[in-house]
Amino acid sequence: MARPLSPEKRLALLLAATQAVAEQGVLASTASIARRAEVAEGTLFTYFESKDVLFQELYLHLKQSLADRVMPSYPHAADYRQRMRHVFDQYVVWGLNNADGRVALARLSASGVVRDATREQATEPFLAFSRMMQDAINDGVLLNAPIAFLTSIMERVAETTIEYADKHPQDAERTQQLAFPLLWRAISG
Amino acid sequence: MARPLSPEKRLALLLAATQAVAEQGVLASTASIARRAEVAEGTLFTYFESKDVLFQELYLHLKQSLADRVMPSYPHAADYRQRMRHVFDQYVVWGLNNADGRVALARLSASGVVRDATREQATEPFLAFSRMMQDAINDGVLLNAPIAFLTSIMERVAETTIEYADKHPQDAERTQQLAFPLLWRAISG
Amino acid sequence: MARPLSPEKRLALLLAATQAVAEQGVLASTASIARRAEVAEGTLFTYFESKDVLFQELYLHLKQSLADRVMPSYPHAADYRQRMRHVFDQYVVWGLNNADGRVALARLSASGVVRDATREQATEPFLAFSRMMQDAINDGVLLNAPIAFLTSIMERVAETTIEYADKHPQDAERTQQLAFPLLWRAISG
Amino acid sequence: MARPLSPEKRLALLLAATQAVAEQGVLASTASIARRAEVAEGTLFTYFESKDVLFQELYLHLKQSLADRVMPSYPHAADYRQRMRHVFDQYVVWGLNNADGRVALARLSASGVVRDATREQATEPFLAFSRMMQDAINDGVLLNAPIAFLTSIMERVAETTIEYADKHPQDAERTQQLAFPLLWRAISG
DNA sequence: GATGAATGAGCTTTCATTCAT
DNA sequence: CATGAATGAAAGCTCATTCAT
Repeated sequence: MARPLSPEKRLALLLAATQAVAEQGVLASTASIARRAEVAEGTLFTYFESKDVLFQELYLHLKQSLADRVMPSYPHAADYRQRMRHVFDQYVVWGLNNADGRVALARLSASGVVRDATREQATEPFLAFSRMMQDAINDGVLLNAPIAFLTSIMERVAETTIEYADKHPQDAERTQQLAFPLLWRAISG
Repeated sequence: MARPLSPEKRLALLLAATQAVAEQGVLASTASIARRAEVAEGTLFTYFESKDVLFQELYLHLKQSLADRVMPSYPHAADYRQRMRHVFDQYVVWGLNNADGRVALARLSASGVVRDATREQATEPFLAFSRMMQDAINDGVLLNAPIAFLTSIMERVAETTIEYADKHPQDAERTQQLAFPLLWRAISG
Repeated sequence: MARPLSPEKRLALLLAATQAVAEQGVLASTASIARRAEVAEGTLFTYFESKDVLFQELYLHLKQSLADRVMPSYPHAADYRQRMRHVFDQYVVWGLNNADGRVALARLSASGVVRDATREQATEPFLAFSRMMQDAINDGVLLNAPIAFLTSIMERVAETTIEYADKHPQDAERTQQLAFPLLWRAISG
Repeated sequence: MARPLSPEKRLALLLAATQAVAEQGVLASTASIARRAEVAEGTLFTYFESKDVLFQELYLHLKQSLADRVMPSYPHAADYRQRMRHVFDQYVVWGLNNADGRVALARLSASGVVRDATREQATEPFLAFSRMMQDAINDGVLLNAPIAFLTSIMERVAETTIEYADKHPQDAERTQQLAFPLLWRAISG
């Protein structure tokens, strides 16, 4: 994949795609994405080989955006509960601050266009977190359950929290304070 | 009345739509659905006014199918934990026995085509369960949290369980036995 | 063509077709015509072999309806001018009293669906009038021009009068009084 | 600008539409029009937003084509009769030289697809002629009748002349010589 | 490299007509 | 005979992608 001339245009296309997918799902047309990015229809295809490729890269981009919120401040030295809490809280913060990104990610994920290889690749930035999960299971701090299952539970609880807080802003605070203890009771050993 | 609308054909169309949506999401063409149902393209539209209407009715049909598994055997007289366990377990059983239905429901739900009124309507068959949740909160058996939030958590844990069991059959048994206690720890007061 | 069981249904269909064609032209669907006639979709086809046949018969029916207004009271013994005036005036009266019929006839006529044989057949009820035109030309009372041309002029002036009176009701009276003298000056020898 | 919209292609589409509408009326398919214009089906829609828009523009195009025949040579300084004769004669010439255009215009006009605003807009190129009509009425040269009525009469007589000359070529000359005096007797004061 | 006109396959939907009831 | 469900061939229109400019 050649280095495209303008990273700005690439980003503008990914941002436009995020909004378009958040609003219209994967039926959003490449033309509408290009228009939103203020770029010609054909230009989209010099940055992304096809619509499918655009969507794989959009998925990676959104997951990376989440990782960028969660991982740089990851407290490698804190205890398991605090590390988990950090990840959970930052996930929720990211979701509340990136409504389009979160919805786009959910739609993309449920649409069936994201390939397994892409999903795999998207886990990389979260490696430190995965390792922590495995250690916590080994140390008996977390439930002796498949790591993928526990991770999935964490993600789903976070998503539910974000969605609920988004839909019922007056309960947002209370729900956020409830959410992590709820998760921790669920998955701690 | 010449030839009455055939409930079998209607069902065949809903089943075909379930499979098609499970495989291809909402981009599944009406032509492919009709073909799968072994019915002419036009016939689909004598049973469902439009693709949109088909999808609303498919959503209701799938939710009803879930309710039919969960509610008839609902133990109205059992204690809260047992009633909750019943619903959760039956949900999981339904999901494992209806892979297409579950995936179709998830894709439909995330695609944005399901209208709020349809979602609302789909909750009706679960009324006894909703009432139980409210009572359990009032009695302090469940966490003092918004009922919609707790319900959502339950659904997400059930879905995660199904998905995980589906993808890793060798861990299925163990995961299922883990899942309800995990949920109950999470949401009980 | 077998005598259909119910002349009422046949008439109801022709009336419904008149309204439908007046409103939507020849694109009016057979289903909409049947619905308007309060008859099943298939019934239309027991009275008229096809949509095309329905339109041919509708054309004849409307022309006959015009003839029924014009010819029974035709003053065979009056002078040329009076006979012509009678036909012209009754034409206009029919048009003003049968807005749907007039518009349907015009749309049908301009649509290209009416076959020449049908047009030919529709002139029959007006034979006495045609003969009078020919006699008047021979006697030098009318312009020495092809009879079809003069007839066409008469029809177009009548139609223009009707349309104008319909669209500008406040000028209707004045226009009607203007119209026949205008026509007579045009075509008298 | 990549490849500019091609006026030739636009014209080819309008010409193709003219022929198609002349032959088949407004039921002519966009596919058949595109094929006739030797252009892809989708291309039609880059030049005309929809079939409806194509028809509005086709109406304007045909009226403009008529105006282009009639108006550039309009004898502004001649007397009323001569100016009227000019318009009438040129109208007939245009009709005889543009069989498809004339028929298409008539079918379009009678089909009900042409909107009032479009009709209104189409009168613009004939403004000088309209003003002359009004002046002639004021000066008592034309009948004291609504201008729209007189204009309509003129058009109808012209159309009848064209149609008759077209259908009976051997009478064409004679009919054309008859036609204007006939019109002038009809509408002069 | 950027542009957007051109392409044609594919989409949802309509509709004249048939025929089982 | 009346009914209206069933049919499948169009119809109008959209859209990912290509490529001349």
